[in-house]
Amino acid sequence: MKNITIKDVANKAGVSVGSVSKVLNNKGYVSKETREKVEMAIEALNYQVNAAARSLKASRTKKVGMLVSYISNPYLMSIAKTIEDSLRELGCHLLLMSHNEDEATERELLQLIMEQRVEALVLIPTGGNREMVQTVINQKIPVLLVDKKVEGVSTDLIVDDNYYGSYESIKYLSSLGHSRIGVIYGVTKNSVGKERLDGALDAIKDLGCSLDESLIRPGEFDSEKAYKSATELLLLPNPPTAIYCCNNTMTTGLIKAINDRGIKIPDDISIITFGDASQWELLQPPLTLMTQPLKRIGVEAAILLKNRLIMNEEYLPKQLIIKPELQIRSSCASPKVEVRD
Amino acid sequence: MKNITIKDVANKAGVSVGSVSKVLNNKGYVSKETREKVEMAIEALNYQVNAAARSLKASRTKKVGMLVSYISNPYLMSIAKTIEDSLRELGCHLLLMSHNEDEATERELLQLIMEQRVEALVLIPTGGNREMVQTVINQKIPVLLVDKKVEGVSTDLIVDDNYYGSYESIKYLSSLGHSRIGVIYGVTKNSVGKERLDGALDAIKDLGCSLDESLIRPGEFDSEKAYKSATELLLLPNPPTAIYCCNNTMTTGLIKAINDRGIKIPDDISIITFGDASQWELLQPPLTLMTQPLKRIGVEAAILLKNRLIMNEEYLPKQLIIKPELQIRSSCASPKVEVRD
DNA sequence: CTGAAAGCGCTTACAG
DNA sequence: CTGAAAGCGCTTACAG
Repeated sequence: MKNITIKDVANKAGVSVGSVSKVLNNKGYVSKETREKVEMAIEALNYQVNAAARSLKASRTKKVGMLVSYISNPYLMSIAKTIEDSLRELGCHLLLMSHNEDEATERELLQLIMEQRVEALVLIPTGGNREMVQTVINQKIPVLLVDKKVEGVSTDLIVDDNYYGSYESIKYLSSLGHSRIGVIYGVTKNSVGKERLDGALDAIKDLGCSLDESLIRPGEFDSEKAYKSATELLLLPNPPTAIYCCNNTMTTGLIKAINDRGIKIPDDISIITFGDASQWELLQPPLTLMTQPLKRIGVEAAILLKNRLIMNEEYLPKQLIIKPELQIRSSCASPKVEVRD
Repeated sequence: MKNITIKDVANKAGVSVGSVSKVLNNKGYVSKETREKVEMAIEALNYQVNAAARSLKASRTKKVGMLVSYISNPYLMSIAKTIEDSLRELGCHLLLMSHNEDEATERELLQLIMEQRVEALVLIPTGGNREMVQTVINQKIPVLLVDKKVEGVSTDLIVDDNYYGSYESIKYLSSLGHSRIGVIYGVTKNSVGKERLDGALDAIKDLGCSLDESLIRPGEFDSEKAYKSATELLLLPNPPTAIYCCNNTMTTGLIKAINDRGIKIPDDISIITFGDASQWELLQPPLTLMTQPLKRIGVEAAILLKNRLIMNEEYLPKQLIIKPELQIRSSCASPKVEVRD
């Protein structure tokens, strides 16, 4: 049982393959009569064009690659969704894959993406594989970096202003009167993790908060590691009156740690987190946080892509650094007791 | 600036394209010397094979399609991730798209998927488009339905036992002494929504709970609709002592409604939900629920796909109906007051 | 308006 | 072990 080809359709309809191609693509002159014969033949044979053959000839694949860290990350998928919808309007579709923050996997998939001749690539990079990313760009494939930079690569970019978001988070806590502020930070060899930590540290210094190093603990962007660090913070002889947590995954661990010890937010401790997640609104009290404007990032990404795809414009990288906004809910209050440094 | 082709590599290396193809595919005899020359030329020219041309000739695309309802649904993406990882081992990759529960979009994308000549399709269907789904199967593309059936189509299938899960949820509430049980149900023209409602209704009848129809309210698998229905339930002159909510999205609305009215779980009302979500564990109290065994569904799906892909076995549809399990946490208690029916 | 023909970039027998 | 040639299923000028 071989595949039905355009030739079979042509035979059945009693016309040339050229004519079939024309009705398939709605292009060039075809008589109404021919068109009808062809359409009937297509129907009768249940013919489907072969996308590979088509794009080989037309050298347009109508595919856009998107390579993310984790396919199960709702933050990224919300961006992916906006992009997918926008691409659909352009008649393109998404080739979506994930590298799970593994550089070898990322390299392999970048290779695959080039082989697939995607017309553009949206990349949430591991941060490594600089040369490979540059190779993609050299192939004249527009690359849009989202969420994270790749050091030394100049291309379209949309990222949060991580430093700013962290700085403002600490500033807010400080404005409520906190000076012993705990920080649970992420992976610092990652630009996102580093910028968020730096922002927090600088704010702590600038605003005259406690410089006690035992207040600054690693969570590695991992829920369980954060649980451990959070527990350590809570057990400190002189514990912090507020904790700033650098991302959602870690905040899950933090909340568990607080719940497990029966500590009350915000009476016993104030909490602020970097990143939106629907569940933070459901907690009692709902969490105060530094938002990532997902909708905006998705929309901006879609616009950028569309421009690259349609306009085929000369390559002047656009860099968008989006400031997160403080969303005040009820997980922060002024500290009850004055605490010595 | 045209693309580099196998011909360019052959010229540069001073060999035939046939030989280049052999080293590319590690297949057939090539002398070490030739191989080296070719590899150097590939390197020098930065050559990437053209996947379209390759699959046109080899008539193997190494692509598996996955069409889901929502790309941003963590439940589905967790399944997608397991499948993607497993596919990678087979040298295949995922073409992931979403139809947003819109039948026209689903039809369009099924068309696209056939054109792409995927080697298999994982489909979370809208439930409609029966003929189109059948067409895909007729093209000898193995189709695996996940989460939901398509009436009248016989193919591989992995679904939750929705009826059972609902029935057991009510049974659990009844065993705690509840007899006025509220139900917030989903879209009933959808098999999942219908089965869950039926299971709950039958259990209510079988176990002698209140048949008061005002206790059974629609949420349409939507958070805000569920919020409205939940509020109505809570405001009833004789409100339910427990509520069973048929999916996570609606549970979000339910929890908000309960929080907004300052009602305490489980003291004032018991809550049970169908479906896992990491956030339910973080609530105070953590929610009791009927689990969907995501890992298991993902793994089973991956196994099924692998068999279809590798074995190319004769088409005997496998149907897996997976029983969810009750996960007891702290959101259910016995009713405080005896309530008249 | 229609058909014959070239060619997209590969792979695969087949001769040598 | 190597190369020349056919052909995968399309699209696109080009003649007619």
